[in-house]
Amino acid sequence: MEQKTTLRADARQNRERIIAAAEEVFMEQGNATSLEAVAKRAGVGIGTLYRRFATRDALLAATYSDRLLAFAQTCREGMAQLDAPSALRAYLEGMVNHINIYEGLAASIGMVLQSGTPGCEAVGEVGAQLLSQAQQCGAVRPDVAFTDLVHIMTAISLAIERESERPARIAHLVSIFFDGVYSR
Amino acid sequence: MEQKTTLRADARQNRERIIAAAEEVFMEQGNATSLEAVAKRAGVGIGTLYRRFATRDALLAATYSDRLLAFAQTCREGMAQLDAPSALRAYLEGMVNHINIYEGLAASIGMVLQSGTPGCEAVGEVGAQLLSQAQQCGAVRPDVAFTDLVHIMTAISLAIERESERPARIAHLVSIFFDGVYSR
DNA sequence: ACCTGAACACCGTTCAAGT
DNA sequence: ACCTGAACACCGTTCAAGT
Repeated sequence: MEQKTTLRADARQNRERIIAAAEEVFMEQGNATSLEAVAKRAGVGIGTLYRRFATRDALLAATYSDRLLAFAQTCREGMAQLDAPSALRAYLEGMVNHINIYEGLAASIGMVLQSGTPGCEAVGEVGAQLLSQAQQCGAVRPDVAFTDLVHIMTAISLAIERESERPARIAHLVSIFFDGVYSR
Repeated sequence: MEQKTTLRADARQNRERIIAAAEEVFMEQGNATSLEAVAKRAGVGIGTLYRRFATRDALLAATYSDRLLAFAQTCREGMAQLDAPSALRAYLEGMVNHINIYEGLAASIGMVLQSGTPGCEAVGEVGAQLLSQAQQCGAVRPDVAFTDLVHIMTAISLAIERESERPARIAHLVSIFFDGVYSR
């Protein structure tokens, strides 16, 4: 996902147009739309789209990157005043809540979160840091890895994709995840 | 998913052939195979397959039903001697472990578990019963519903689909789910 | 270097004709 | 009632020709 600086000016512009078009089309029609539609909206040939983004996932990851960057920024700003475990929980809930803006994103979110996109790197750093803090202060089990969090986020996003009252369900599942199913 | 008894003998046989063929093909090539391939293996026209199973999910649910029936039976036999919370945990782990025999099943397992298939009914009953028992003896939070379990099973199955060392990860995620992320 | 879009391949789905 | 498979529609992907 590295930015080739050798990219010719027109090529770079096409790349940005494709991402902008993809953003629009994914918002309207979800991740199941034809890539043809994205190319048409961007005003480029379908071949150009394939040249820039070898797979559908690559395009999705690139398109979603900006949103992840923004969320990572929000986290850094807003979570300083929370205690470590609350911040971690807020992070998880926030991530899952953000994942459903494109219909069908959830199915690819695991891939997206490993794509190496700037936004993906950013949320990864923030998440790992929040987890580590919560563990250092003794609140969270030491055998929980960041990949577990990714799994759980993927998991919850996918599981509640077609449910109604999503935020409530997300909060509930996150609560189960944090507190366990056992009575206290 | 009701069994029409008015089904003509040859039609019924075709139905069974299609299911048997689907079982084979799904095992070999996963849930992404063309339905054409299933029809060919079954020795019927593609139109016949569509007549019996209006959607891909319907075929998948029907094909998977037998396995779910068998698992429900195993549960009823083997879990009598476990205490209620352990039985519930074993049920969850068992389900998730069974879900990955067809590649790509996990993505549809939510749908499959709501298809009304005999096997689906069976595992639903067993699961609801185990949950209720674990709650009655005070071990499990009363605000956990059976649909939460379905979500979590879906969730874990999907999340670890392409991971290595699946059983270990499943056990770990189930453990997190039961015990929570907090240190004890 | 990069772009275009016609061409090819593949799959899902329907439906007229046949038994 | 049911089956068949050709026909249609749609999408992904490649690549020869063009700038």
